[in-house]
Amino acid sequence: MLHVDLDQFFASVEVLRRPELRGRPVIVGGSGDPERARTVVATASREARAHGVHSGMPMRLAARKCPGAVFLPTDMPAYQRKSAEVMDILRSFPVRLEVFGLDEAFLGGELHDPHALAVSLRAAVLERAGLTCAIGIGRNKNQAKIAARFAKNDPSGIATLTDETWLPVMGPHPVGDLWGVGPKTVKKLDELGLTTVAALAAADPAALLPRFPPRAAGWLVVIARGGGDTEIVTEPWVARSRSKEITFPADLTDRAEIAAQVEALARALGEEVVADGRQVIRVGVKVRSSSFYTRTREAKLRDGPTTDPGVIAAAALTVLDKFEITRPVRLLGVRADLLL
DNA sequence: TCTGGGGTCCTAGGACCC
DNA sequence: TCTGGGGTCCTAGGACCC
Repeated sequence: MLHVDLDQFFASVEVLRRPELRGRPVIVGGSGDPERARTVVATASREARAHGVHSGMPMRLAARKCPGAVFLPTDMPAYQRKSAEVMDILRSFPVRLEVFGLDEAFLGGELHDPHALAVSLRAAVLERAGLTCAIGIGRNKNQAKIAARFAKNDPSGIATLTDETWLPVMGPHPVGDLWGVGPKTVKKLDELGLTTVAALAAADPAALLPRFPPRAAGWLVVIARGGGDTEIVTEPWVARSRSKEITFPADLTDRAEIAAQVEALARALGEEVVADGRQVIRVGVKVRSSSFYTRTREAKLRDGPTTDPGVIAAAALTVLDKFEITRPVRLLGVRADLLL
C-alpha cells in the first residue's frame, strides 16, 4: 500500500502558473487579502512555513510573521483540475488507485518493489505535472499514511513502515500522532493513563470502555498496533452531502438579513447540486454566534427528493425558524444531504 | 491574531410500530 | 394497576480530517 501526498498543494499549483513566484513565500487563503478579518491560511509554501506560517493560522497573523509573502485567493476550480491531472498520471501505473481528497491518494496492488514504484511515481508526477509529493509505504492505509509524514521530512520523499518497524518507530510517539486521534481523544486517553502509542498498543481494549464506546475502543488499539484498512476503493467517490457557509466580516443582527443570507446560500447550493445531477433529500442550517457557540438544525424534505433550488431555499428558511437567535451571528451555513 | 470552508462517520435519544 | 423486547426513522451533536 502506498500513500501519495502532494506537497503544499494549493501553493504549488499557484507557483506553477506564476513561475516568478518560485522560491518566494506564498500564502493561499480566503480572498487573498491578508488584512481581512476572520480568514485563515489554507496552504503556505515551504518558504512561508519557514517563517512559522501554517494552515489554519489567521491571515493577519501570517502577514505579521511573513510580511514579504505573496498572498493569493483560494482558487478551488484550478486545484480540482490539477488534482485530476495528477490522479490520471498515477492511474497510468499498474496499480489500483483510491483518490483521497484533492491532494492525496492510496495505491495498492501486488507490488514486488514498492520503493522502486514510489521512485517512478514521484518522477512521473514531477515531470508530467510539475509537482513534488511525499510517498509513504506500508502494509495498510494506516502505515502508509503515517509513513508519508516521515517521507515529508526525508530528502528522498519516500518512507516505509512495516509490521516490524511500526512499534519501534511509533511507540514513543504521543497518541495524538496517530491518524484519526484528535485533541478530544488524546485527553480521554490521557485520563486513562495512555499517552504514548506504545502504551495504547499494549492496552486491553476493555480498559478503554470507561471512556470510549466499544467500537472506538477496539479501533484505537488496532491503529496503535499498526493495523488498519487494506481495501482500495477505485470507484469514484459519490458525495453524501454538499454545503456552503460564510463567516461574515462583521456579525449579523438583523433577522431579515439573516434570512436573506440563508436563502441566498441555499439557492446557490441548490443550483450547484442540480448542475451535478443530484437530488436533495434533507436540508440543514448552521448558525454560529459571536461567542462561537455553534448549532445545527435540519429536516428531511417531506415531499421527497428535489432538484428545485426554490424548494431547497424554502426548506432552509423553515429550518432556520427552529433557531432562537438571540446573539449576533458570525456564521451561517446551509447543507444538503443528497440522494445516493 | 481570536478561531475558514468543505467534508465524513459515529453515537445517542426519542418517536413510533409490532 | 406502571412497564418486555426488537426494530426503524429522524434529529442533534461530537469528533476528526484536509
